[in-house]
Order: sequence, then C-alpha cells, then structure tokens
Amino acid sequence: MNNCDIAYLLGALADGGCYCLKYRDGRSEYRCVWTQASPVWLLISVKPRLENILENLGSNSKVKMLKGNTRYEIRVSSKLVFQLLTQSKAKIPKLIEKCENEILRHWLRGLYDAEGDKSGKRLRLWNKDRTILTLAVQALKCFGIEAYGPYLDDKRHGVHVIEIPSKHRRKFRDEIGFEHPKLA
DNA sequence: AGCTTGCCGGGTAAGTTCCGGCGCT
DNA sequence: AGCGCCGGAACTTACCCGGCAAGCT
Ligand SMILES: [Mn+2]
Repeated sequence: MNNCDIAYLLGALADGGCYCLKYRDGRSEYRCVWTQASPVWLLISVKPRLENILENLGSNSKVKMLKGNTRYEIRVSSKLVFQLLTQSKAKIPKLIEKCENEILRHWLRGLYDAEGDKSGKRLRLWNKDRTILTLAVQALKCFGIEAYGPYLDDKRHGVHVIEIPSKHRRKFRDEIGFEHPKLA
C-alpha cells in the first residue's frame, strides 16, 4: 500500500473533504472530494494517486472529474476509500510524534499545495482549525524547519496562519517541495 | 534603504450537502 | 426495506491575495 500517496492526498484534502452522506430511504454515499479552480493540479497530483490507491484496494469505483460553477472537482464514491482515508488521517499525529519524515514530507506538501501561499514571496499556511496548523508546525520541526504561529490572521472568520520565516524557505523547498503549478 | 513579518480588507476559490438516479441484497 | 455508487449543482464562507507599515539591520 502506497503510504506516501495516501499522505499527500490527506494533506491535499484540505481543499476538499470526505463525507458520509445519508439520503432518503436509508440510502448512503461515502464520497471524497478534492477541489481546485484550475484542473491542472487535480489531474497531475491528485488523480494518479487516487487511481493508484483504488487499484491497490481492488476497487472499481469511478474517479470523476467535474466542472463546477466556481471550481473543478475530482471525486470518488467508495466506502473503502472513505474508510482508508479517514482511518489514515487519524494516524497522522502519531507519525508526527515519531517524526516519520519520509511520509510526513508528502503530507506537508499536499497540505501546502492546498492551503499555502502561492505568491512565491512568502510561505504561509492558513486554516480555521488551529490544531492542523499546530500539527504542521510540529511536523516541520522534524525537518528542522522553523515556523511562526499559529496566530489569528483573519479575525472576521477566525482563520489562523503559520509562516515559515525567510531563512527557512530554502529548506522547505528542498525538504518538502511543491507540486502546485503556481510554485513547482 | 532594503528586507522581514504582523495585520487587515477584498472577493473568489474553495468546501458542504442537497437532489434524482440506479444497482445490489 | 435498507444500503452503497453515480452525476450534478446550489449554497455559504474560509481561505489565499496582496498592500501597508513598524521593526530590524
Ligand atoms: Mn487551495
């Protein structure tokens, strides 16, 4: 099983989510979604990894690319994938605690590709969920990469941010790297 | 005087959950 | 009757973007 692909998809899932949907007559759906304004990143970084995981699971579920009103969406409907991703996500704090860097670098890259500053000038990472940012800071520390925060950046919506100081940008690029077309 | 980084407003690129369908047991 | 894949899309806001200026060297 390709843990690196799972780790990247979990990080990238910050731009989407896994949903256990309940419908009428007891019907249900286990849907995992990644979204992006440009389809390129979804096709290059998300789709192949997702297909790889489906193959490993022996699943016949379809990977669907959908053009929405405000963004593209790549989607899979599979209880197996849903369970794999949600269970794997729960294990991330343990991986950080043990500094499993070969896996963590993929999680961090996926996370940054999703939620990171892509101006090329600064390295920042936003999220409402302070705990995920705290985890990111801890994970970065495993690589010797310093990060400021998290602190409250958008007081209107309660969005927090961390920032990798300029002295550590090079190290982030070398150790973690980028796949998003705006940065890669 | 150039670089760094906390702060903050703009608005769109995200996220989330509906709908109707079909298929399997 | 009860559940799980499929295709679509409406709906709200959480991100990203980017400028400003105080602080440092
Ligand atoms: Mn994003």
